[in-house]
Order: sequence, then C-alpha cells, then structure tokens
Amino acid sequence: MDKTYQPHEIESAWYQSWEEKGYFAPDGQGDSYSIAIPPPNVTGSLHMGHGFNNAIMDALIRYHRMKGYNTLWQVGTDHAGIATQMVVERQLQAEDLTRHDFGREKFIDKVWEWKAESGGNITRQLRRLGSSIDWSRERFTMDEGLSRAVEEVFIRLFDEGIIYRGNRLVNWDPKLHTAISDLEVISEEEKGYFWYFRYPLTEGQTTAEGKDYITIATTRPETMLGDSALAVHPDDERFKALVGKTVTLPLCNREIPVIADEYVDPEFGTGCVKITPAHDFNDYEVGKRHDLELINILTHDAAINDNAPEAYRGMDRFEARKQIVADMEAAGLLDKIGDHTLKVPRGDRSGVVIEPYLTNQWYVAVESLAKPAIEAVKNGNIEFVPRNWENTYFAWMRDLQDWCISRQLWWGHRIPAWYDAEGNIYVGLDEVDVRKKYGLSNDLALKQDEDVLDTWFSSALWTFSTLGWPEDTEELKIFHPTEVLVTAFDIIFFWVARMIMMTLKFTGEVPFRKVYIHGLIRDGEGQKMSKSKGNVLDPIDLIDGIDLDSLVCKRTTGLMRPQDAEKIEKKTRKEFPDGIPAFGTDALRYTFYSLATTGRDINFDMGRIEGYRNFCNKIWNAARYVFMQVEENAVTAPTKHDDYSQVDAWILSRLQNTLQNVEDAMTVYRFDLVSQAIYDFFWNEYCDWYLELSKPVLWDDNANEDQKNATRHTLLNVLEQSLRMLHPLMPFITEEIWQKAAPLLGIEGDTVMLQPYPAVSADSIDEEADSAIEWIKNVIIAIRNIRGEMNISPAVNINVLLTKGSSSDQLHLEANKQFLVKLAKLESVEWLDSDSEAPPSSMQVIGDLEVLVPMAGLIDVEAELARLHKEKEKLDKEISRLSSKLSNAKFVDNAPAEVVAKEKEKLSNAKTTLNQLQEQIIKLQQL
RNA sequence: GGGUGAAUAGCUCAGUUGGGAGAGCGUCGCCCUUACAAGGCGAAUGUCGGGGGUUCAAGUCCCUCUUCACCCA
Repeated sequence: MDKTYQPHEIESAWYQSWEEKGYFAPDGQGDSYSIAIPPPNVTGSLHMGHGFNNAIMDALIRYHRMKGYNTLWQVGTDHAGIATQMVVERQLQAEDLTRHDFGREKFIDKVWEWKAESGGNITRQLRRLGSSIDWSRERFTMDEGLSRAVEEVFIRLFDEGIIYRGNRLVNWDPKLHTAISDLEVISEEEKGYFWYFRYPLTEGQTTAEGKDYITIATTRPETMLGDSALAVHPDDERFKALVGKTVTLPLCNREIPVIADEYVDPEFGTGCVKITPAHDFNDYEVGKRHDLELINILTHDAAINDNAPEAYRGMDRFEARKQIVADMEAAGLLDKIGDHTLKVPRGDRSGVVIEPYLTNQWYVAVESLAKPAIEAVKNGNIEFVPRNWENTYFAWMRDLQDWCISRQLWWGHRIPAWYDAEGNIYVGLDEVDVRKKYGLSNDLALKQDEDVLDTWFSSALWTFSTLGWPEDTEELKIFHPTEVLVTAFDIIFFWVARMIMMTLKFTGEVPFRKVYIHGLIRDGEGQKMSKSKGNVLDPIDLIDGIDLDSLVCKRTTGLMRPQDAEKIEKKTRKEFPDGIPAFGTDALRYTFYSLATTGRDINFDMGRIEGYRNFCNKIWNAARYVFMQVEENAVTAPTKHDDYSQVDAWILSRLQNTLQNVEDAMTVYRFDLVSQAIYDFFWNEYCDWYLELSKPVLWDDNANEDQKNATRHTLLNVLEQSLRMLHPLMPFITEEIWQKAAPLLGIEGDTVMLQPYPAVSADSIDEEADSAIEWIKNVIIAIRNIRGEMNISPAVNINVLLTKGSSSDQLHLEANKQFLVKLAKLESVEWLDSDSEAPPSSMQVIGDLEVLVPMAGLIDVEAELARLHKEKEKLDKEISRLSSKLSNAKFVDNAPAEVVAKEKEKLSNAKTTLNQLQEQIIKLQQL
C-alpha cells in the first residue's frame, strides 16, 4: 500500500466493477426498501445540491442494503421542457436555423438525437459520486411507459372534471412564447422608477386638496393603456368622496371608475392605485371583486396590440413605456419621476421580464386532490423530517391555486385533446380513441391541441410511473410506496405536494412514508452559489481537483454579465491561490454527511473537506499498520476468551457503543451525528489508543503468543467491522481496504457492499475493561501533560512514581506497566508507599492517586509552582461554585437526590485534589 | 405587511427529556517516536446576540428587543 491515500487510484475501478456485477439491483430477498431519486433535469450537470442529495440517498440505500433489505434506488431524469428545447434550438441557431425550419415532428427527432448524445452527462456524474443506483431501471419522463401514465392521468382527470380549460392570467415569457410556472420566475430587486401620473376627474369634482385630478404612481406606465379603474382604500378620507365617480384615462380617453378596495395600502405611493386587471395578478383579483373589464393590451411578444390607441400599436412594451411617459409629460400630466427599487420578475431561462398575461390554458383543479394530501400528513402516513416542515406544507396546501399545466412548447407530452371546428373539446388516447369515445363521425375534422404539459406534471407521477403504472406490476407491489423522499426545501410546494396529491389519487397510496428535507448548500460565506456571483463549486472539481487557471476559466465563461469576469477572477485567485487539490469522492461525501444537520442553510467550508480527506488518510494508514502486524503472522480466531487482554476487550466494547450511536442517528436521519460518531471512534479511540496500546504487546518478544494473536485478531477484526460500519458513507476506501482485510479473517465475499452491516453485540460491552483503560489513559495523559507543560523533550525517557492511590490503583499499575512505559515514554514507573518520602516532583492528581515525575534536573521548580498555582486557581473556583450551590437549601431540597449526590461528590473530589496540590506547593516552596 | 428559521470559541457548526459549554479547521509550544507531518503530544480560547421572566437550576422553556437569511404577498 502507498504511504499516502490516493483517491483517484481506487475510485474509478471499484464503481465500474460494482455496476458490471449488478450489485446495485435489488436482490429480491427480505423486506423492501426503496427510494426514488428526485429526477435531475436531463440537460443538467451536477451541482453541490445534487451531490449532497445523492450522497444522503446513497448512504441510506447502502446502509439498508447491508442490513438485508431488498433495496431499490430508482433513477431517471426529467425531460425539462423549456431547458431542453432551448438547448437544441441554440444548436440550430448556430447554423442559422430555427425549429420552424424543421417543423414539430422533425424538431422533436432532433431533441431525441440530442438526448441520445448529450443527455447522459448528469448520470455519468452521479456515478462519480459512488451512487449505488440500479441503472438497469433508469427511466426518462418522456419514455413510452411514463408517457402512457401521463396520458392516463390526464384523461381520467379530465373525465372527472378535475382538469379544465380556463382563461386566466399566467406568467408569460414573451421571448419563449409560453406560460411558465412560478418556480421558473426569478424575482430580484432592480433599480427602476415610480412615474407619477395625473388622471383628470371627469365631472369637474376636486380632491380634498382641491385638485381636479388624481395622482397615481406606477412602475409600468405602459400598462395604463389597459387600466379599467382607479382604486383607493375604503377608509381613506382623502378620497372617500370620489369613490363611485370616474376619471378620464389619459391617452385613451376612456372613462374609468374610482373604486374602493381593501387591497390598497393608503401609506404606499399616493394611496391611489391604477387597476389593470389583465396585466397584474393583484389587479386581476381586484377586477374580479368589482367586475371590471379585462383589457389585454399586449401581443404574445409583449408588444402593444390593437386594443390600445393606434399611436402605440406594434410598439414593444419598453418603447411604448418611453413614448407614454413622453406623451403624458407633453400633456402636462406627468407629476414627477422618483427612483424606486422593485422586484422584477424574469424568466430563469430567457432572462426577459415576465408579463402577467391573459391566455387560455389547461388547469388542474386542486381542491379535491389537496384534501387527502393534507390528511395524509396530518394522520402521520407521511412524516416530514425535520418535523417543522409540516407547517410549511400545510400553509402552502391551505391556499393552493389551481395548477396551470399547459406550456406552449413542442418538447413535452402533447396534450391529448382534440377540437372540432366549433371548439368542442374531446380528450382521449388518440384521434381514433376520441372518435370512438365521443361517437364522432369520421368526417368530422379534428385538430389536436398544440400545447404540451408542464414537466412537473409527469414528475408528479414519478414514484409510481417509474414502477410501471398504469400496468399492475410486481415492482409496484414490492417497492411502492417508497420509503423516503430526500430533497431540499425549495421544491416542497412544486413537487412534493403534487406528488402526494397525484399518487394518492391514482394509487391510493402515499408516494413515500417520509420526506427528509435537507438544507441548501451555500458557499463558505453563506452566499448562494451562482454563476453570476462566480462562487460555484463543482463537486467533480472537489473530487478530481482543478488547477487555478482552469477554475478561473470555468467561472468566467458564459456569464450573463461579462463585465463581472474581472471581479470573479480576482476573488477566485485570492481564495484558491493553488487551485483545488483532489480530495476524492469519499472525503466529499463525508463532508456532506458532517454538514447534514437540521438547519436550512449549509455553508460549505473548504476546511472541512480537507479535514475529512485527512481522515481518509488516517484510515488508510491505520490499515497499513494493521496489515504490517499480520503479514508475517497469520491470525486465527482466538480459542480462549482469556487470550484477549483488557485492551482488546475495551476496543470491542467501544465499537459496540459506536454502532449503537450510529444506528440511533441513522434512524433519525442525523448524518452529522453518524459521521461524528464514526470519526471519533476510529481516530480518537482506535487509532490514538488501541493501535498504540497494541504496540507494547506485539513488540514484546516475551509475550504470550496466544495473546499476541488475540491482539492481532482484534486489530483486524475491529478494522474490518469499522470498514463495514463506514461503508455507506465512504464506499470506495472501505471497499479497497476491505478487499485486503476480509481474507485475512477468513471472511468470504466479493464486496463489502453486500456484507451484513455490523450489528451491536451486547456480549461485547465490557464495563470493567472500559474503566481499566480509562485508568491507563488518565495516567498517561497526566504524564504527557507534565511533559508538555514542563517542556521535557520527547526524546528523554522519564521516571514516574505513583502514590497515595487505592489498592486498585496499585493493581492497575502492576497490570499495565508496559503500556505506561511505552505510551508515556518512561524509563520506569514504580509504586511508592504512602508513608515513603517522595522526591521533589511535578505532580498530577487523579482522584486520590498522585502521579509524580521527579524533577531530577529536568524540571524547573518555579515553572512547576506556576503550573500548580494555575491548577489551584481553577479548583478554587470550582469549589466555591459547588459549595455555594450545596449550601443553598432550596437546591438541596428541590433537586433530585442523585443530582445533589453528584455535586457533593464533585466537591469532595475537588477538595481532596486541592489539599494534595497545596501540600505539594508547600513542599516545593521549601526546596 | 404576513410567515419561517438562525444568532454558541477567530471560522464552519454540534449541543437529544432543563442538572459539570463540545467537535473540526485555525492559533500557540514541543517533536521527522519504525501506520500516518494529510501526522504525534500538549496548551489557550466562549457576558452561549441584548434585556426580562419561570425554576433550587436556563445555551436549553416563556416574553421582548436587535441583527441576518429565506419564503409568501
């Protein structure tokens, strides 16, 4: 084995081998355990969120697989309607072509071609993470089977009247010419203006201030062409008299009413709001309440349409904005212009400003679906982890809007609806089916709806459509419901809720029993990772490493705002002067687990991944040590219990404790606690103590061979169990080492990933050994402390005396001398009878026991006195704290007896130690 | 404006039913001790955001304020 851990040398080979041998597929034995992956976007590439999310799922899957469950990790990607269509259109654009040059069918062929060539990027990257996914069952939302499920669901919901067509406001992307979901609209603050316009009162009235007009403030002047009212707050004294009157809409010369509505905030702007029901979501609601006219003034391109005065027709919305401001000013109706920062909604794909726009779309009426979905969480059929996310879920489910499911795209599931010339709607599998279903004659001309369904419509069916629904498959019976959905909180609404609704409706089952919600990965400073900020970390770069220039290049190409490049380059060069070293998958995964706390934000700290890479190296080298010990001495299973030393018993006992902690943390999805428990055990107990304690035994030529064998066996046995314990978190390094370790113990098996997970063995818990080793550790630590504080070179072997302790201390000393000598680097260690005179020494106290290091020219009296005084001060504080607590009658009377007893014992211990220190101080002062 | 969450060592974060403040990284000192310098040994470091309350006892429960983040409107 190499002296240092080299991740890239072990990772690629193992994954390929696991996959080829089919280890990821369910073995058909035992209770089932399944997880459906949140399907990544087929155009996507792996980001830190995916990395985190998949690391967690893989740990769960590997853990349960090793625990003997019939384990399925169902994988697939979604077809990402807009994103995918755009990718292919961009390719065509490079050849000066558009999708219209091909026509719908041929264009879709192009998309499939693209998918075949480039659609596997993200799934390749998932492999790099070590994800033990059953690739043989990979699905795609546009697959035949899944498309069949989509049709079935659409038709049934339509036939039940749950799917309907409606004319509503949607988020309209004027560049892509489609409705988009709220999730695809990114609203960020941008600098803009408030334009203050005067709307003249029609019938010669005046305002409270005597003006013959009302001033309104708007951030979107062009929408005034579609105004159908002015609104004020009903309690607003300034305008009360004007409610019910009318104003003349400038430039249009339309009379529009002044209405009163609670929606208006009297404190905001002028306290008077123009209402444009066809171009604003809030105004739409106001318009509904007051039965206002909906005047659509925009075309699909967001240019002004023919409903507007002729002067503006055909102008782009922003051009019209300028013209309208100019015209208002010319008419003397522009009051003023103020700076204003506002949230501007932009399409996340197109980057253009989204318009609320009145269109005909398909909707799902969610009310009847929501009720059982709320109930399922209320009655515990589905549990959120952490629990408090249930509130978010309920809050969202309470005021659920009907779901707009149609998109004006070519790539996606085409809506199975046909129209006749009169606009009647027929829904069915295909034209033939429709004619049969509705009894239509063959000569009635039918035309299929041009739209496709929202991608989320198909991903809402994910857990059951991937298992073969609507067919009644074995897989559905075995693996549905899935066990847990692992996801970040940002898509609770869009996906989780819709999955619950759809799955309950069509299978009568919940899609998953648990929803584990994890945080969002941010950079080390808590900033969201984004291309425009230039702070994105690619998980693959953390695994493989990347040199500085490549990293800079990656972060600065393809920016939406190229002028940011310089700033990003500077920051990157400062943060990563040497690029990023290769940490390997195992270290990256371990970092994710250690960060998987219950919080909602996860700041990714480079120091952590480095630390866990070091942990990998520690494991690697511990294994090297163990193999060195056993390579010339084959181990056999000890035949007699007596062969095991107390040290052996101790580490086996500590392992049980760790296994229990791991199991407890695993069942509550606390991966941070799992990783902490294993790290502590392996590094702080197995490496720091057990390996060191094994040396005096194994290096002693006179030691009993059976006992040596027991120690070698324990070294190997604990290593091997630790590897299995660790495997779900660190698949690669554990497999690599296990392959060497297992045969030495006579364990047969081709891979650690199919070995049983180590079980807690109550027999191995040994409290006597625990306390014995605790004694050894305390004495060694006491001596090391003196050595460190007194600056005694590690090269010098020192003499130590133990005194004043109990007979059990004396027995411990006799039994463990060799350990003390080796680990504390001693020349000798002897018991000194209490009545014997001790030489001037540096002293540490453990209970009654005094650990003495005779000064003998090594130690400066003044330094030792200073150290003792420091100790004494600490004790004084402790004693005064404890005695005041114990002299408080209220405490003694009210606190549980065991708490009081504990405090008393602490006090008496502290007093004993203090006395010993004081005696020692006096003794040294007399020198 | 409504809601949710956060504030603990220089940094990133744990802290389970209230009962002696922890880890990793960083810092300081000593050491290339035959598994590991990606290491070993030792050390220092906290008015647990502020204030108030409940309690014998509060990082932990309640109220309030401040700051920050996110979601919704």
